[in-house]
Amino acid sequence: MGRGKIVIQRIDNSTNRQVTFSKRRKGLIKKAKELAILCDAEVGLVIFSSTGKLYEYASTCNMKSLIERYKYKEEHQQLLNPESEVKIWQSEAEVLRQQLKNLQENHRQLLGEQLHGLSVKDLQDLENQLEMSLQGVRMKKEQILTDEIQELKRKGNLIHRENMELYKVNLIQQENMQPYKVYGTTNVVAASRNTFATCGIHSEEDSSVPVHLQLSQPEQHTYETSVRLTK
Amino acid sequence: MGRGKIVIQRIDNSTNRQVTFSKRRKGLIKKAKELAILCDAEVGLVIFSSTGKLYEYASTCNMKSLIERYKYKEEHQQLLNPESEVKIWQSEAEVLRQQLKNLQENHRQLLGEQLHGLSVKDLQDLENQLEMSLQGVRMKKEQILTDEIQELKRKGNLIHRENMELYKVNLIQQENMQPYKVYGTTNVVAASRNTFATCGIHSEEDSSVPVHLQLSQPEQHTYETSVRLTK
DNA sequence: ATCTATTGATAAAT
DNA sequence: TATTTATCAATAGAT
Repeated sequence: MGRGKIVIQRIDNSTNRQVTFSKRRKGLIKKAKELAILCDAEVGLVIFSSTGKLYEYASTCNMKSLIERYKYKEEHQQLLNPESEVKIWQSEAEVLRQQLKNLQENHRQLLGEQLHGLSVKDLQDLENQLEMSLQGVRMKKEQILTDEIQELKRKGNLIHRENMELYKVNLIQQENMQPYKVYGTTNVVAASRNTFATCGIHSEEDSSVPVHLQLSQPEQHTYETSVRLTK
Repeated sequence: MGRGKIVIQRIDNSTNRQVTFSKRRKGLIKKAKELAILCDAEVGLVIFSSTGKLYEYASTCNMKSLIERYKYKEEHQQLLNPESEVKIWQSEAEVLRQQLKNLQENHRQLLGEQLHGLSVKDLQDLENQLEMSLQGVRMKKEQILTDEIQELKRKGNLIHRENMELYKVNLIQQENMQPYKVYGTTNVVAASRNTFATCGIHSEEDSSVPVHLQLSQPEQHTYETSVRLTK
C-alpha cells in the first residue's frame, strides 16, 4: 500500500529502512491500540529497532503486569550464581553477536544481496565461489538421482525375477489341477504380462501393486518397494 | 477500511466483536512480522482476548528472551543487577548461539558443503538460490564495469577536447614565431595525430600519456585521468 | 516532515 | 468460519 508494491524482506538501504521503521512502527502501535479497544483485548507490544532502541505499547498501561500474566504459564529454573558470572555471559553474548553480524553480512552477499561497496575483484571472487557451490550442489543432486535410479532398477529386476518364479509355480499348479482352475490361471498369466512391461525402470507404480495383490503376495519387502516408487 | 467507516470504540455486538478480533489479530500479527523483517527489528506481541485466550508473536521465536531484554532495558538505567541478570545474558547467548548455528549450517550449504541429508527437492531449491545469487552478483559486476567504461569514455572525450585546444594554441604560437621553432612544431602536430586516432573509446592508455608529456602539460586533472586509465 | 498514488486491510454481506 | 466485495486506511516513493 504505497506508490509501489514491495516484497517483504530486509530493506537494504539503511535510510529507507529507518524511514519505513518509523512509519510502520507507528502504524503497528496504532493497530494494536485499535484491536485492544474494539475487541476489549489486552495487547502488549515490544519493538526493538535494529540499533537496539526500545518502543513499546501496552493496552493496560502496565507492561509488567501483562508480562506477568504471560509468564503465568512459565516455569522457573533455579541457578545460583555470583554477579561476576554476568560478565562472562555478557562477553559471550557480545562475541556471538559479532560472529552473527559478520556471518549475516557474508551470507547476504552470498545470496546476491547487499552488494554495494564491493569491488569488481570481490564480486569476481563471489561469483567464482557461487559457481563452485553450484557445482557441488549439482553433483550431489546428480549422485542422489543416480543412486535412486540404480536402486529402482535393482528392485525392478528383483520383482521381475520374483514374478517369473511365481509364474512358473502357477504353471506347475495349473498342470497339477488342470480340470479345476482354468479361470484362476488366466488371471495370473495376464498379471505376469503386466509385470513384464514395467520391469527395468519403474516410472509408474500402479503396475506392480495390482500384480502382487492378484497373486496374493503382499509381503513386506514388495510393499516397501511400491511405496518408494510412489514417493 | 471496509464497507463503512467505524469509530474506534468497543464493539457492542459480541459476535461482531469476535469476528473483528479474529481479523484484526491476524492483520496485526502480519504487520508485526513485516516490520521485523523489513526493518531488521525485534518484535514481541502478546494478545489476550476478552475471554482470556492468549495469542502471541515473537520475531526471534523466543518470547522469553525478548521479555528478558525488555526487562533489562527497563531496569538497567537505575537499578544494579541481581544475580538474575545472569539469566538474561544466558538466554541472550542461547538465542544468539542458536541463530549462529542455523546460519552457519545454511551458509555451509550455500557454499556447497555439508549437503548430506538434503533431499533432491532441497538441493534443487539450493541450486535455484545459487543461480539467483550468481545472477545478482554478475549484474552488479556488469553494472560497475559499464559505469567505469562510461566514465572512461567521458574522460577520454575531455582529454581529446583539451588536446584540440592545445593544438590550436600551438598553431597560433607557431604562426607568431614562425622563424624560430620549426623543429618543436612538427612534434606537436605528430602528437595531436596520435590523439585523434584514439578518441572515442579509449581502450588503451598509453596513447594519451605521451601526448601530454610531449606537450609539457602534466597538470593535476590530466594526471589523475591517466592513472585511472592505467588501473 | 508532507504529499499522494497505490496497495493493503477490513466491515459488511454472504 | 471462509469468501467476496466495496471502502477506507496505511504507506512507498517523491518532494
